[in-house]
This record gives sequence, structure tokens and C-alpha cells, in this order.
Amino acid sequence: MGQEWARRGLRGLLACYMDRMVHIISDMTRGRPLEFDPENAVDTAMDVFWCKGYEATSLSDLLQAMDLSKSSFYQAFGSKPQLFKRCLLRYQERFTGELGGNLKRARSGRRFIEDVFRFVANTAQEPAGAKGCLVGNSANEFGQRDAVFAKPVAQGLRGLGDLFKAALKRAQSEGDVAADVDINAMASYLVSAMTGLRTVIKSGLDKHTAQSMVPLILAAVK
Amino acid sequence: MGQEWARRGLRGLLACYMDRMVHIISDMTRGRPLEFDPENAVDTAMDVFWCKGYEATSLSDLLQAMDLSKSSFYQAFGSKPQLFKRCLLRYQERFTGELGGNLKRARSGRRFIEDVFRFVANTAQEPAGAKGCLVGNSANEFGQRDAVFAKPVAQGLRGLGDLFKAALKRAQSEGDVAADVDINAMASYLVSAMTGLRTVIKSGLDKHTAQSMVPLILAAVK
DNA sequence: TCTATATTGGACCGAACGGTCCCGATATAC
DNA sequence: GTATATCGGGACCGTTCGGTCCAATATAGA
Repeated sequence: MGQEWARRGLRGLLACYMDRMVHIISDMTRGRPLEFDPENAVDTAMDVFWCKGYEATSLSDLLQAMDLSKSSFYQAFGSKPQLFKRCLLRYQERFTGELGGNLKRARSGRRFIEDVFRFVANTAQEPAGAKGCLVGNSANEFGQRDAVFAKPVAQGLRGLGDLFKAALKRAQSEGDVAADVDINAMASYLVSAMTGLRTVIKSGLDKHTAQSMVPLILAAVK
Repeated sequence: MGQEWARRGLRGLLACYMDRMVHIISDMTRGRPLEFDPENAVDTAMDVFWCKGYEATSLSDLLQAMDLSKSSFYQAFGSKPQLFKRCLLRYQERFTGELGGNLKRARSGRRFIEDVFRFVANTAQEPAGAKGCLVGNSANEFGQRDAVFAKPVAQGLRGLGDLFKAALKRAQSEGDVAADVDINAMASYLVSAMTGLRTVIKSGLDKHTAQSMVPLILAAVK
């Protein structure tokens, strides 16, 4: 953004934000109000991307699910990739927020980790399980191929890793994890185990087997 | 196939195979010979699907990579989904074959499992790692959504699981794995761990971390 | 050399893609 | 009442999609 400033000056810089400013100010002044709740619409779109993946989701899929006309869609969200990026960020902030709360309330760091895996294992052979994880799905769909989406995806994985890291540190202080273990490596391991678990569940693993995998996954956490 | 027989009679049944028969026989008699090696072409296509996924791979991507005209493509392979299915099966038979050989030659069942994970961890930050696993990628792309591909994908996962199961049984007989462990659950765990590892590597995990994850994954195998 | 057969490149197909634009109708704030 | 903004709807854009078809060509056997 600094280079923008240098190249275009204050006037140019402000121009970059013109659309957004107009939008915000107009909301406060006059005009017909939106008939839909944008946040709600993003949630709906997120769910569609979550179930079908980015490429396989067509514009008409989105319009139908969000119950929007094409014009309203483009007016409100710009484009399909922009909306997807927004969905990714929303997904991440929501789930890291929720899990962060869980960690705070958990009886112990170790127990938090157990509960997360147990919860996911219980989604086997249920609708929630068939969706997988939006970040994991996207990581698989794009790899490092698409530069635009690679960043938010990597950020999502990192967010989960940081959460596990915090839980492991707490577990360490609580004596459930040895003091000399490599927390970073173990957090990465848990992220990997989680994405693996969600993948096999997504492709139809039965619930009993999924549940019996949890203690094996946790065998490394000690 | 039995119902085909009943409904259409011998003549009808044979008609089902007419295309294939004509094709095979004509190969042995006369006509202009193929200018490309079909097996080779399938390998090339497999690589494209492997790198980009099914949906993101367009027909022209395939034609360009395989160096084929559209007519030759459809003449030889029928359609895009048919070719993909063929690639999936080929991938599976090749890799289960290769890994099966490795297992036979391995010093021990446990050692075989270690080597497989170490090998995959070493693909981090290398081209081979960025591709992931064709079966795993497909599992993620389709879930149970697409009935046509769900079967070969599930078969691929099962193939890997069977391999791990064989290795675990051998490890059991060699005293590296306790006699009372649930081999099925542990094999599923290893499949899950493998797909997870390949996913995080695919999305850019550094090699050092990947390697340090291997002992954690193997902590459960005992 | 002639004939039967297969492969070849390229023209062509309808459909769907993401996206833009304009419309008349409508709802709000001043 | 007027200015402003969103609304649904539809026409339209160029591109790409997967897929079909055909005339030209290359080959093997008679």
C-alpha cells in the first residue's frame, strides 16, 4: 500500500477507497435499503463453497442459494473470487474464535485437543462430515497453484496450528505434555492429523472406525 | 452383467462388446497404426489430473499435454470422465504394486511403514510434494458427491489401507506391534495420517517440519 | 496399384461459464 | 416531491466448456 501512496499521491490513494466510502456514507444517508443481510448471504455462499468446492460452484449456484439477482450480487460482492476470499476469511475467524473460546473453557489443554478430535470423529457418516473443512478442502483444491487463494488458505491452516500450539503449551504447563517436546512440530502434526481425519470422513469412513482412530492420533501427544 | 444377458440375449450381449472387439481385431489386421502409445498417453493425462484436479483440468489441457487431436482423443479414450476413471485405476494399480514390492523386500513390517512416511515427508517443498496424491486429491474434490468417481476413489483408499494392514500383521508377527491391537483401526489411522501429511505438504509445509512429524505419526504404531 | 480401414486436423455444435449493462419499479430520507 | 439507492429481470458480451462430425491422409494387405 505504501507504494500506492508514493505513485498516486493522496488524491489517488483516496480514490482507491472511493467505492467503499461512497457505499458506507450512502448507507447512512438515503436510498432504498438492502433487502438482504450481507453477512447472512456470505454465510450462505460459504456453505455452498464448503459443500461443492470453488471450481464446481457456479455463479447460478450461488445466486440460487443466496436468493439474489445477478445485479445485486455483483453490486454487493464484486465477483466470485472476491466473495470466496471473503468466505474463507469469515470461516477462519469464526472457527478460530469458537475454538479459542472452547480452549479457554476447557478443563485442560490436553482435554481440549481430545474433544476437538472426538467431535470431528463424530461427524462421520453425517452431513457435517461430508462437507469436510473449508480450509482443508481449499488447500487440496488449490495447493500452491493459485496465488490469490494460497494466502488465506495458508492463514487458515496457520490459525489452527496456533490454536493447537496454545493448547499444547497449556498442556505442558499442566504436566500432560513433556517439557522438552517440540511444540511446533507437534502442532503441525495435529493440523495434519485433523485434515487427514476430515478427508477420510468426507469420503465416507464409518463412524466406529473414525472414533477408534482418535486415541491413535492422540498417542503422540504426551 | 447378468441382467444384461437376460434382457438382451446372446446377440445383444455380444453387441455390447462389439466396439471393443472391432477395435481389437482391427488392430491385428489392417488400417493406419496409432501414432501415439495409449498407455503412455494415459500416464501423461494422469499427471495433468494429478497436478490440477479433475474439474480444473480442461479438455484442451489434456490435448496439449498428450499431444493429441480432439478426434484422436475421443476415438481412443471416449470422454474426459472415462479417461479420468482409467487414470485413477492406473494410479492405484501402479502404486499398490510398487508399494507391495517394497513391503516384500522390506526388512520388517514396521520398517516399511516408517520408510513410506519418511519418503513422503521428503517430498516437502519439492515438485513431487506439490502434486499430493491423486487418490487423496480426488477424495477431497468429490467426497461422496459424485457417484461415478466415488467407487474408484474409495477403492484407492482401501488399497492403501490393505497394504498397511498387511504391513501391520507382519509387524505383529515380528513383535513390533502388540498382538491385541485393532489392525483395522490402525490401518485406517495410517491412511488418514498419510492423506493429512500429503495435504499439508501440498500446501507448502517446510521439509524440516514435515520430517519431524514422522516420529509423531508413528508413535501410535506399537 | 488398388482397396479397405483408421487416424488425422480442423470446422463446427449447443450449452454454460463469469461478467457487464440497462431497464422500469420501488423504497427510503430529506 | 425529489434525490438517491436497491430491486428483479433480461439482453448481451466474449470465452471456454465438453463433444460431434467430416474430408483428407496414411497405412497394410490383396
